[in-house]
Amino acid sequence: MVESTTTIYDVARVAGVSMATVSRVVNGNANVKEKTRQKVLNAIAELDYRPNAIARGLASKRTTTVGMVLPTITSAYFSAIARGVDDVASMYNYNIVLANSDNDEEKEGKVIESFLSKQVDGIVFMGSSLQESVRNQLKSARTPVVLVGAIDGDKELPSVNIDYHLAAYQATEKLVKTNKKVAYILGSLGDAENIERMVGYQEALEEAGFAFDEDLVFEGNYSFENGKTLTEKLLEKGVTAAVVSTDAVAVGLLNGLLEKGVKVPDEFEIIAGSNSPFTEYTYPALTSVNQPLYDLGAVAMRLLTKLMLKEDVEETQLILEHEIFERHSTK
Amino acid sequence: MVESTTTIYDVARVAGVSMATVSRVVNGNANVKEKTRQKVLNAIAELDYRPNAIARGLASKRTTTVGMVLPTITSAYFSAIARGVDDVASMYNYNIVLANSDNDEEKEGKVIESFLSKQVDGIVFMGSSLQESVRNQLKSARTPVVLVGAIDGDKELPSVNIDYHLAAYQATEKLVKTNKKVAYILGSLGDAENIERMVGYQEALEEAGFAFDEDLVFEGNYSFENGKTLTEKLLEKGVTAAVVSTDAVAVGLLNGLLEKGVKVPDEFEIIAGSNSPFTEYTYPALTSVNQPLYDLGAVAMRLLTKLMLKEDVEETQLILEHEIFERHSTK
DNA sequence: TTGTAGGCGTTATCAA
DNA sequence: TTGATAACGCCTACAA
Repeated sequence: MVESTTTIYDVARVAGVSMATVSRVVNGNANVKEKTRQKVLNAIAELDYRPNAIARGLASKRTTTVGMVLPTITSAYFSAIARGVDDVASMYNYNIVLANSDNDEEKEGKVIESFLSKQVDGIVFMGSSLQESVRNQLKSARTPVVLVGAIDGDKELPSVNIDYHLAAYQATEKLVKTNKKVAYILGSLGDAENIERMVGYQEALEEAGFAFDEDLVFEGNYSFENGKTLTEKLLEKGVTAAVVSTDAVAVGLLNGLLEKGVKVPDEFEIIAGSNSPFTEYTYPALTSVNQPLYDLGAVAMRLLTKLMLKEDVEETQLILEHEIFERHSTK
Repeated sequence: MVESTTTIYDVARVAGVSMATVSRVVNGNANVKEKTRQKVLNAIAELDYRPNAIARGLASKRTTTVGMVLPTITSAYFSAIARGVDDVASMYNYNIVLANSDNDEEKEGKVIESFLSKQVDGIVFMGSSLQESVRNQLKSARTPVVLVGAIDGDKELPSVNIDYHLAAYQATEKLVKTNKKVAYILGSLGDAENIERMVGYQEALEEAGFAFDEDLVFEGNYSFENGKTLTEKLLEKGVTAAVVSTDAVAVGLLNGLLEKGVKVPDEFEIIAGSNSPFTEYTYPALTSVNQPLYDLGAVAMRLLTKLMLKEDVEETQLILEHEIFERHSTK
């Protein structure tokens, strides 16, 4: 079996037609006589012909490829979203090019450049924060972009999110019924979504008649270790409940508490922020805000397909429903 | 700002040189006078020129893109490997095209076809099992392939793995010192690597003077729920320790035990199989075989770069070192 | 050191 | 219903 690439010309020759005709049958163009189509199909099978997507991309200016940038694929949160993106993408015959950015502005810029140079038809962008430079880069690209789990302050870029404000409000509201000191642990306040959460937290507090205390808000990074470290501080301040927006941090906190012999939920209640799988793996399992991670990705990709195909889209700022899964870290 | 694509010709015109020269500076060819180079660079900056990777790919027959197929990116095990792959890939300026196969033979076949049609320069393949059809497809491709965490029985395809046999042996050996009935829970025995594990388990058992009992080997799927369900069966048979090759299953088992009030490790010992992050998140944290997941991916991708660049490679069957992390689910 | 010209494998526009 | 024949944007001998 000689292995030099077989082209559309080879097929045309074997089938005894012109390459234009071969192109037509490959692309499902109706204007081909059935008999001719069969001849071509046979030739294709015989030669084991496989269209060259690169050449096709050059000629058609469509690559059926979309770029996906996320902080890191090892995060349960982002990988769940990514799965939703990929499923819908393959449903529409797109391939996903993956890039880990580590939330690093420079890396983000680079991978977006690289995506554009590879002529992706669209970009799905996830990132806990959206830097100014990146936002501009995205906005000036003539390629459709959809943000997931990230908010563009000006709401210019299409995006898919949950209502962070409401989720924070509800979680806090729940804890404040049985606790006097409820802490909130979130990511950087540089991110629009975390600001929203803060406000929700604050509102629930005040409605319940508690004063907002800045000292009970913790900006954390995203690690398990970080959660563990926080334990002592919380205990010192007399905190007896916490809403934790990052799951890994919530698990860390839980472990910290268990190690100190603090009983959960009897002596300390926890609500985690996004219901990634391991909130269910802990013992006790964590009550948590159930973000529809997979759906966020799926809906984002669906929206992107519309944008890429220039279909009409009514609304580009999508909010998906969340709920609170009660498990065993709350009373 | 008019937004029609600017090509190498535009740059050539503005710089007052031929397009060949532009191509040279873009590709870092040394044969360009410094002064000319500067003119070109300026023109590039002025026009905000970005080379079209698709056209480049067509002309050069290299896309600097590699395909990666894995069962599902939501698995902590595979996503850790994927991260290693991606890091090394971007180090060598390759992009990763991602595809989830769900271990489904048909999907695997399809995505590999799609990768080949997109002219990827190489393929990284992960999958708990390697079906005959897929193996043949991979072998007959004129594109380099590297397997990760998957064994080709004939050892024809390059691969990167740990020594599953040894790992199973060591884990069993450890448990058998303090337990009379040690179970082994693994994935499908249709996979070469699981056969290896079985043998390791059996050897350790026999060396310790215990008879191998088929009844203590459990073929499980890969879910948390599955682990939980297994609890009762294990207890019924009087098992007091288990090696569990899939982490999620191990965590499920742990939870099942805790729910029944069985003390870990005092009354039951567990060793998990791959040290994905959440083995550390449980309470007690799970002792586990530490597979160097990130490295598996990184090494695989590094090997693939050599294959793609047709460099000499001494050995294509790579085995990485593992160890056993003692945490708190063993005595 | 630089330029010319012929591909690379398709798609797409016109004619026929 | 089919077939020529330009693009598409770049790389790469080969010449100059």
